[in-house]
Amino acid sequence: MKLSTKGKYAVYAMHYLALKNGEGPQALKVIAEMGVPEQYLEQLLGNLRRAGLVKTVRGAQGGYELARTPKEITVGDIIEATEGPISLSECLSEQSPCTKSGTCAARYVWEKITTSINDILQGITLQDMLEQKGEKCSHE
Amino acid sequence: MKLSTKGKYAVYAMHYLALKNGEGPQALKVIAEMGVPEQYLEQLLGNLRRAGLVKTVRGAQGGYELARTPKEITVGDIIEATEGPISLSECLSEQSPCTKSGTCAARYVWEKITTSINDILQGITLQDMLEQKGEKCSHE
DNA sequence: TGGAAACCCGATAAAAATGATCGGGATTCA
DNA sequence: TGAATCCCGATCATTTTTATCGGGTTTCCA
Repeated sequence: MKLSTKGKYAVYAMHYLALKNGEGPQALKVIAEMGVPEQYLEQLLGNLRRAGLVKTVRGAQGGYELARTPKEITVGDIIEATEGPISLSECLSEQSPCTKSGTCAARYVWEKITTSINDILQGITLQDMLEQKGEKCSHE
Repeated sequence: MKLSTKGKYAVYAMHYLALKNGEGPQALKVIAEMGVPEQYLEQLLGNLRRAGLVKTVRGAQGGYELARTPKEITVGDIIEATEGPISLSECLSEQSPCTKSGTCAARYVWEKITTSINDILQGITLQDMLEQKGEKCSHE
């Protein structure tokens, strides 16, 4: 079970935009300097735009900027926009129901897990990430 | 972001074994009746065995049974055994650290998410699933 | 004691998802 | 007008997931 780099890239990009919030549009080229293939990131930013999380300014001196304040954008929003809704299996959505013994109990647990994960992701905003900034980098 | 069917199959199979706990080994053929390709499930059960979650009886009349009580086996155990540890990106484990601005704040959030998800998965046991059994099936 | 029932296992194939690239188009600023 | 920049569908490459194959070993039991 893993979050693909797609989500990671998108969160990084959004965090960057949050840092630069209010400073006008940021060009793709600049955002991609964190180490993402430009054209790949472009796709992801397209998803984020269509989800209403960023807005764009086209033409020279154009770029991307947050469509809402950092407080109003959650990690869950970002991941859902780029990776699609979190879902753990098909049985959740549509499937001839409960024909097999025990299946339904498993399904219940599935739903609980899905909900819990969503709650976590929805509970972290870009603002939270900005406030994290001051802390020591535990890597060094 | 999704939990692959691998994990789903494994949880279903373990739930089945929990239902049959104490009734002797259950044959692969029977477990697979819930709708999983037998040989695929066999691989998964192999992982579960190597992780110490099930034990097997070989030979005729053999099969699989839980290696511990349902209370001592969590959904997290099962998923980790079949899908490997939950990890959201590489930066978590090893990577030249924090060279890009903002990266580290994102990393912190990443770790928090990973930890939270693990907590949820570790918080649900097979016993919990068994006790769920009585509830109405919301599918119908 | 032999055969059937059952698990074990490495290899490989097929399918799907992910990651990345391409090439051209549209918009806007200076 | 031309450079900067976003837009977008298509396609390719890689990796992961899912599934199958073919043979092996162990054990029961008649």
